[in-house]
Amino acid sequence: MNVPTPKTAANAGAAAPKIITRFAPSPTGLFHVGSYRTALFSYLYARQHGGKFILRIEDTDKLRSKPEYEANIIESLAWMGLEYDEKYRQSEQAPTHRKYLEQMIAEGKAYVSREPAKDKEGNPVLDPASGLQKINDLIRFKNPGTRVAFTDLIRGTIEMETADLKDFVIAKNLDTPLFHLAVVVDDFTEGVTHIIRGEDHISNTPRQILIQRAIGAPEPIYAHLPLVLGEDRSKLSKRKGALAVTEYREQGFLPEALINGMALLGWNPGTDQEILSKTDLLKMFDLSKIQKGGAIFDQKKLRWINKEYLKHQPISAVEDALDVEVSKLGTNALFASDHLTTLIRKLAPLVLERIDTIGDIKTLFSAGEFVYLFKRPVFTTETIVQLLWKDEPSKEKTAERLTHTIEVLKALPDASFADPETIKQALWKYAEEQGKGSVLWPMRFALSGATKSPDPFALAFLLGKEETLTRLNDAIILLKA
RNA sequence: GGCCCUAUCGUCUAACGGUUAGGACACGGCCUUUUCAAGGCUGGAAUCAGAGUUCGAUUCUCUGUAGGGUCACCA
Repeated sequence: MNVPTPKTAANAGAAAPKIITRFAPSPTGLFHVGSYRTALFSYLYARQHGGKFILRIEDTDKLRSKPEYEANIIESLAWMGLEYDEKYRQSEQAPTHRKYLEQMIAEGKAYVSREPAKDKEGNPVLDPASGLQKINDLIRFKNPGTRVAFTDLIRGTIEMETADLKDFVIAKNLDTPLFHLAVVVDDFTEGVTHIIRGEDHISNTPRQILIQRAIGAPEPIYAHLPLVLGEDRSKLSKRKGALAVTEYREQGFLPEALINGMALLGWNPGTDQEILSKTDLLKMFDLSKIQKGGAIFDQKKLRWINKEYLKHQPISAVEDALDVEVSKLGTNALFASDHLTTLIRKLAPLVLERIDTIGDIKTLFSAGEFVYLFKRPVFTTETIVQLLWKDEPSKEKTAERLTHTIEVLKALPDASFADPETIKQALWKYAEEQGKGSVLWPMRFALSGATKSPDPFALAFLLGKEETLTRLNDAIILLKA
């Protein structure tokens, strides 16, 4: 068995934990945000009560379970900081499952049933060897057909008639248990006290309770979470745009933001506070205040949350991403490497202003934003026209103003270029006299070659004195040509 | 279709049976501004419908409607 040392000290030295929750995903696909929220709530509940949080990989479906998906679950959980105290793999519990199966058969609570094999669509399966219809021995649960009621922490009492469930199949054979049997036996043997899972399991609960009673297991406390929905209000799935947790990581989302965003789906602290750290959640989370209806996951709000966290991140995160993008620009980059480092450091705060996630930096660069800082803009006959301010279409006048701009900047000591505000002050009076747009627009366009960019003073500050003067000069030459 | 769950702005949600039904995201407008962002101010926007209980229903009850879940030799 695979039982790592408990990673928290929550119950060190204390009596046996009273509350045990579990997260039980099947490794049949990438771990997406819907499952992730279930894990988060189970985790929070266990930690809040000094209990234990168990990860159980439900890999009894040998055909669909893949090791890479299991790895993805573990990787995602680790990235999100949801540390578990114990880990089980359901397939490794087969002897225990067999034991209870045998016991139930011996007690007449289950029986072996010889039936024609069926595939997923319910069509008969042929035996490849004989060509005849294949026959399987299945193990069916002897359904007492009683009415089952259970209490749900979120929904109150739920009652269901179990007779129409018939004698459902609980195992393909003694060594191949199916979902319901495996879940009940594992929750029992692992001592799970609180089952926190998705609403889609509500209708599974009565048959699992039936099995509990048959093997003499106590009934755990249930909490069925509302579903996380796709845009079409149906259960979130991969094909409906559900992203894997690892994909959010690749897009540059922060784990804190994802935790925060997920927690707010179906739950709120009862105050207007929306930015909530894991510590806040541990303090404020309350299972009984969870919403009953499903919730659509709003990507835009997640981006906003991420931005809030990004503001408080060390700026080096932005600088590192800029490094990567700039190095992709290749050999055309204008500056020597030490100047490049300075430029990136100056640029980072400006970039931070216009991104929600670190991944947006890549998007910005792909769209050509900021690229002009590292490569001189190339003017064409069309773009040259844009050097001219809309209220001042005269090339001569514009060239004249640029010339004056150069003179002012040239007169400025190098140190003044360390601050955009100083550059602004130097030019402001002249700009106001001439009409701001007719001075500032050509200057900005000459420096960036773009219709959209930070203001000209910021550009001059970023580029430095020498490069700024070069570009302004180039523009004048162009205008005169 | 049977069974089950759910129902407040476009979205996430708040509101001991008494509120001008509040907030956030998104959206619009204005301000600031040479452009684009950012920022500030501001606007529009909801109790699914119908009965009942009550002096009074978003809130309690019932019915209807709508949406969702589930009905495997998947989990």
